[in-house]
Formats: sequence, C-alpha cells, structure tokens
Amino acid sequence: MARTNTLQYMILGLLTRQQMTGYDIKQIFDKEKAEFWTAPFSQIYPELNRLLESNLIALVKSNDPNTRKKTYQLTSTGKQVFLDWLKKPLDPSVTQLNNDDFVLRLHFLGKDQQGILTKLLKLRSQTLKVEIAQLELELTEVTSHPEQYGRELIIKKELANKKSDELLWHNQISNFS
Amino acid sequence: MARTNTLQYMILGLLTRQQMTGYDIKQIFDKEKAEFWTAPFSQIYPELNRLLESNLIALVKSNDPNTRKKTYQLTSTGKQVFLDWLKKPLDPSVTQLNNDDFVLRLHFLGKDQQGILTKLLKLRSQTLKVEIAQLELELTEVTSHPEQYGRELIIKKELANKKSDELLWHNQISNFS
DNA sequence: CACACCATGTAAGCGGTTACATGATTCC
DNA sequence: GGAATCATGTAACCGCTTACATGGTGTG
Repeated sequence: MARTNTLQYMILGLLTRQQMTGYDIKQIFDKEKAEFWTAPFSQIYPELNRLLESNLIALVKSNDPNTRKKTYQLTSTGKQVFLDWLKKPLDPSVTQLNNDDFVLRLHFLGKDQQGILTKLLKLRSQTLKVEIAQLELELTEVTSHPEQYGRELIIKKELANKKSDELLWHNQISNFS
Repeated sequence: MARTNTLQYMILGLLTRQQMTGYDIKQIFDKEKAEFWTAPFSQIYPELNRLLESNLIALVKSNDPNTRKKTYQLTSTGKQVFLDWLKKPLDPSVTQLNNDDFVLRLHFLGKDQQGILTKLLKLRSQTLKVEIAQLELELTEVTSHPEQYGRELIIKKELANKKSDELLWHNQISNFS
C-alpha cells in the first residue's frame, strides 16, 4: 500500500487525538486494522525515533521517574506536516484520489472538519466515476472471452464495489449540504 | 500485496494460456492491471531468469536467428507448481481466504475448472461472512464516538462491499448447481 | 511462581520501486 | 530521419516482514 512513508502520517494522525506511547499506537493499529492499517513494533519504534529526530514529535516529560515508558506528543511542526498531508489531495493539480489514500485520510476526519471531508468525498466520487466507466468497457470486452470467466467475475465484483462506494459518498455529500 | 513471491505464480499463470516473452507479460499486466496486478520490467526479467534456472519454464526455440526475443513456455514441472499454488487454499487446513489471494487465483480460472472455482467461491464466501459479522460489531461501537465519523464511514463502506461480494459469490455458486 | 501482558528495541532478508543503460524495429 | 515502440536487462534504495533479544509489571 505505502509509497512515501505512510506510517509516518498514521502515527502523526493518531497523536493528534492524544499523547501516546509506541505500544499504545500498536494497540490501536491492531484494533482498527481491518479498515486501514497495521504495522509491527519493529517498524513503529524506529519511526518514532526518526520523528523525534526531525522534531515532528516530542517526548512528554513523565512525573514518574522509574518508568521506561516513552510518551510522545505532536510538536507544532508535526501538526502542520500532518495537516499538509491531509489536504494534499485537495491541491488543484491533483485530479484523482485512489482508495488507499482516500481511506487513510478519511480515518482521521471527524464531523468538525466537514469542509475537508466533503472535498475529499467529491474528489473520490469523481475518480470512481472514471474507474467505473473504464471497467464497463473492460466488461464488454471480456464477456467475448469465455475462457477468461474468472477475470469477468473479478471485473463484475470491482464494478459492484465501486458503484456502491460512489453511491455512498454521493449520499454522504447530499446529507451535508 | 504479495508475501511469498506472488509474481512467480502470476507469470506461470499467464504462461498456461500461451507462450510469451517478458515484454508480452508486461503488456498484459498493464492491461489487466486494475483488477489484480502490476509489475515493472526490473522485476519481470530477473524473475523469468530465476524460473528458467529452476526449470519451471523453458525457452522456445526460435526459427528466426536474428531476433533478441526470448519466448518462454511452461515445463511440466511449472504446470504442476502452478496448479499446486492454485489449489492451495482448498487444503483442509486452510479455513479462510483473503481477497488478494482469492482474486489472484480467480483470475486464472475458466468455466472449464468449475470444480475448483466453486470451492474457492464457497471458501471466500465463508470468510466474508465472518468478516461481515466482525464489522457489524465494530460499527455499533464506533457510532458512539462522533469524533470518529470518518472511521464510521470507512466501516460502512467496507461492510457494503463485503455484503455485495458475498451476495455475488452466493449467486454464482447457485448458478452452477 | 508461572504466565500473560507491558514495553522497547535490533538484525537479516526480501519484494517492490525508481532510475539507469542499451540497442533494434516500425511507422509517419 | 525522428519518434514511438519493441526488447532486455542492472543497480540502488526503501519499506515491510520475520525473527531475535531483553526485561519489567500485574494477576491467578
């Protein structure tokens, strides 16, 4: 899924909710895994140290001196970097939004950010329409090849999913306005 | 997506259709990309040489001596290795089948392999039912957290997709019997 | 006192991406 | 004759997985 260090933004995103340890982050990844993301400790801890190094997060001073726990919080730079990432698809130069990038961002949006939310839904909806048109074409082609029956089923499945998604986001947008 | 050298099986699968060059394989990957798979030349060519080394594929002797083209065909060992991979989820010890593994296999199944096809559809359908039940639970939990509105939408989307898939495979199985 | 869980890491290896390199053939 | 396409590779890098390593805390 990942291309440009997605884990970094997932961690920053979780830290916008509240301060956490690496262990806490792993718990949340595991719990919310099915919908979007997972990562092992061997990826999380080094990443936290890199984020610390580049001042996107900072250690929370503990009042308990005998704990090994390292609790992290966002710095103001970190907040900004996360927000920039969140809004990146809304840049005018970006004309499409794939499912992974979409879901990753959606995960961190609440009803309070309805502006960004609506724009992302619209962009994703638009991308889906293009993809649906493309798949309709592929479907008409593949039905003339009975030996590719499995592939035909895959296209039908993908089409059904994308149509269902498009309808869901469309209705969501209507709810807001 | 891949865990245990999936590319290897994709190449073998394509070569069950007909003999091909590495260049041909890339073309097909690009054309059928949306549904399942893609790979750059830098991955394909080394993989072909590895497959050649382990005698799963063989060079087709060319009657044109001045071409650089290398056309490959499956060996009998290669055919067997591919079939074993295709049927692996049908092993009694395997009780679930994720979407990636399912789609990858489905892609190479025609109406002539209805036996394997039906079994794979049933296994996938069964896995989906479990995942749907899990997501229903998560949905009731998340609705009490209005700040996680985005996550709620993701769960709704995933639920709709999985229910749609389950219905599609269910109907497919009925068609066959 | 054992077992589960809390808590933080390092090392090796592999699959996949991006960039680089080379040269033939075909079509306008 | 230039551009697109055919055709086959190598090298460097990076993210991710698996395995390994260590030790504290809480509960039955």
